[in-house]
Amino acid sequence: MGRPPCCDKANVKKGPWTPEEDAKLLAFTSTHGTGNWTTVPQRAGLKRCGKSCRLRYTNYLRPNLKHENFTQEEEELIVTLHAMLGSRWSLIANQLPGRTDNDVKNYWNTKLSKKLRQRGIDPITHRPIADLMHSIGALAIRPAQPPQHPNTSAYLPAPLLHDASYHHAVDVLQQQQVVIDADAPASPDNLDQKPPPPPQQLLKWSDFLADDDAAAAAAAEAQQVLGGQQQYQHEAAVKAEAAGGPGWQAGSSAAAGGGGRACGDNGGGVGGDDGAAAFIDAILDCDKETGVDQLIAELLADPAYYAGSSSSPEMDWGY
DNA sequence: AAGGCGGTCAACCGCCGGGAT
DNA sequence: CATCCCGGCGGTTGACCGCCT
Repeated sequence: MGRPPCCDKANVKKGPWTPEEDAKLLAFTSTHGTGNWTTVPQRAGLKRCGKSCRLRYTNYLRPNLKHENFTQEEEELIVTLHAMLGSRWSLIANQLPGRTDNDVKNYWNTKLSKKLRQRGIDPITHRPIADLMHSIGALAIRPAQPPQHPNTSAYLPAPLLHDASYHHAVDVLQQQQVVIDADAPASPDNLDQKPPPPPQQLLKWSDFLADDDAAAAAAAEAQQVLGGQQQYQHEAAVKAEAAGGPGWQAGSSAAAGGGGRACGDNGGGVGGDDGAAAFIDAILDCDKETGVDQLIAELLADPAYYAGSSSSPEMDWGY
C-alpha cells in the first residue's frame, strides 16, 4: 500500500485546467512563490489537489518554459543523455533549459524512440537491434546459467553501446585503476566472486553479467565520489534482487553509465537546487576525463551505429 | 460526411526519498 | 529511532486532434 491520498479527492476538481484556474495559480505563485504546494489550492482559491497545482505550474505555467518544437541539438542531447542515464527524465530535462521532464518524456516516447527503432536501434539499450537478436539467438541455444552470486545484477541488460566501444571504455577506466565495486573494497574475496571471463568466447551470458555488474558498481562508486546527490540505481537493483524481483530495470541506468566512473574531485560537493545539474555536469566532466564522451560522440556520429543510416556521418533526423 | 484509427500531450497515479517532528 | 508529511519522479491514462478510408 502506498501513501494515503494527498488531498480529499471527493472535493477536488480533476481534468484539464481552465484559463481562470491558470490565472489564479499564476497570480498566487507570482506573489507568494511556490513553497508548500499542499496549501496552495486553498490559499489560491482553487479546488485542485496540491500536486496537481505543482504539476500544472512546473509543466506549463512556470516562467521561461519553451513551448516550441525540440531542436535537433536538443534531440541529440536527449539521445546522448538517455544512453547515459536511462529514463531519468528530470536529470535529462535539467540539461535542456526551458524543457520539463514531462516534455522530454513525452517527446522520447512519441518521437525519439520510434526514430531509433526505425534506425535499427533498440531505444532501451541503445544497441543495434540486430546485435540484440543475435545475442538472443545465441542465448537460446545455450543451457540456462543460474546467477553465480547472490548479489549479482543478473538481470541487467547488456551494455548499451557497441560492445567494442563499451569494453574499450571499461578498459580505459580499469587502466586508471578505477575501483569497480562500490559496495565493498576490492579484495581477494571479491575477485573470487567475479572471476574474469574466459577469453575466446564469442558470447557468454556471464560476461555480460560481469561487465554490467562492474559498470553498475563503478557508477555507484562515482556517485559516492560525487557526494551522494542521487542514490544510484545500482542499489535499487540490489534491493530488487533481494526482494526476489528482477533488478535489471532498476539497474539499467547504472549500467548505462557507459563503463563506470570514478573521477577525481569535481570541485567539491554537489548539493542545493543545482544538485541535479551539477550531477550531470560531473558525469560529463568525468566522461571528458576518461574519454567516454568522445566514444559517445563517435558512436553517435557513426553511421553504423544507426543501422539504417546510409551516408551522413552526422545525425540526420529528417524524414 | 462520418466513423475508425493512430499520434500527441496534459494530467493523474502510485511510489520513493528526505526532512521534520 | 519511528513516524508523518511533502516534494519529486517515472509510468500510465485518457482526451483531443488530424488523417485516412
